[in-house]
Amino acid sequence: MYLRAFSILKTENRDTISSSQLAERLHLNPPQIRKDLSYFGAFGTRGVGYPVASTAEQIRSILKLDTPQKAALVGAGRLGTAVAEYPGFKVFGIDIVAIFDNAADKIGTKIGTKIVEDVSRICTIKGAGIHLAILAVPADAAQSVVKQLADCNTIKGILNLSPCYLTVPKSIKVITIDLAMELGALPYYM
Amino acid sequence: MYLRAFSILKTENRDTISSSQLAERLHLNPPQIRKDLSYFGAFGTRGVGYPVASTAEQIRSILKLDTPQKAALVGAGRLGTAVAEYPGFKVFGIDIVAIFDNAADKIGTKIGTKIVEDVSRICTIKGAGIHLAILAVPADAAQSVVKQLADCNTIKGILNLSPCYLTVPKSIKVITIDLAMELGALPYYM
DNA sequence: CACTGTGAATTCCTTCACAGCG
DNA sequence: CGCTGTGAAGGAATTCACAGTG
Repeated sequence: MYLRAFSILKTENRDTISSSQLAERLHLNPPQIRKDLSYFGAFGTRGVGYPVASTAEQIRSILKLDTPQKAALVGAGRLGTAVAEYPGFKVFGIDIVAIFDNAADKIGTKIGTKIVEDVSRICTIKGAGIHLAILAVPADAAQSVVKQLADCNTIKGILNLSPCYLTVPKSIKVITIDLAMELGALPYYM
Repeated sequence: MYLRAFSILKTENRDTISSSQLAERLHLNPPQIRKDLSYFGAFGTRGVGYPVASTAEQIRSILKLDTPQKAALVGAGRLGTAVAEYPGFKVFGIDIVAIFDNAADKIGTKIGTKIVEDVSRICTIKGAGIHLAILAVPADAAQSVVKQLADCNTIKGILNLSPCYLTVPKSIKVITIDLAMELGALPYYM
């Protein structure tokens, strides 16, 4: 969240920002921001605030996003296609370099510049330096794809867009986003 | 999260589930589940567990999802289209009944059974009993769309899929999902 | 007997207040 | 003087342990 905020500030050519100014943007309070940033080190200048450019770079390096990360996308349905073409990953230095699907009519087609490959060829990511995967497959296929990804022994993080809980080896970190669930939470607040 | 879990259990024809069994599925621990559910009332039977069907219905009613909710989608790009056709909202009783965009080449086209309308006609949701909106527009357009939605005075919840912070009247609850940010968090854990 | 429901204990996170520094 | 960095205080969430019950 902070990396995105500081990246945006950079495009606005801001030199510095104080915790209270940043708090207003992020809808947080100033001490929270100072605490958070201080956990990772002392980035700010007293009396001035946080230097935008260097803080962005420091956070980027802490998050291991200073070297570009390659990701594999599994699932070339509507959601997968949207994700493949989504420009927002660039800010975080993440590149989707391979796309897999199991539907015969999708394999071989192009999404942007990438060709959709057969999901059975998933192990080809082994030598490609890909440690991230995005899952955009139906819920009932998710666990079996995870198994295949885990068997490659190179995937260390999975962004799961299916509404299901995955069982993975401890060496893999999973983040699940269930769009419907998030939307479903809203009526409670109304 | 619990509603989804109990809904799935229902499709599996399970009659009851204990907190420890549910904990295993959700990767939580049993006391957490009992605490959470007990905040909303006493659903379980001692010695047996939670009755799947009735607990599902109780949670559904607490979340205000027992009466079907209508939602408007703004943005008919790739992500918007994927969301419009996403079947997962059904479990939560949410229906996307209107789609808006500002691109002339999209207005009038059909996505599924719905016709994409001009975003300037957004106020037509007023009489339609729509209190939810999903934002799938570029970040730089998000705030102005929010303004239009707020001016309708009927929207009470927004699911924002753009990577930006929105300023809204206090009467509107916003949940923001930034796919890139979530993916960007993974390398830190690897 | 197995499992829920819940006060109490613990742990974690947030907020505060102010010392310290450019 | 203004704003960061941080120990201390306060508040919230999680975990524990066990009483209570079908």
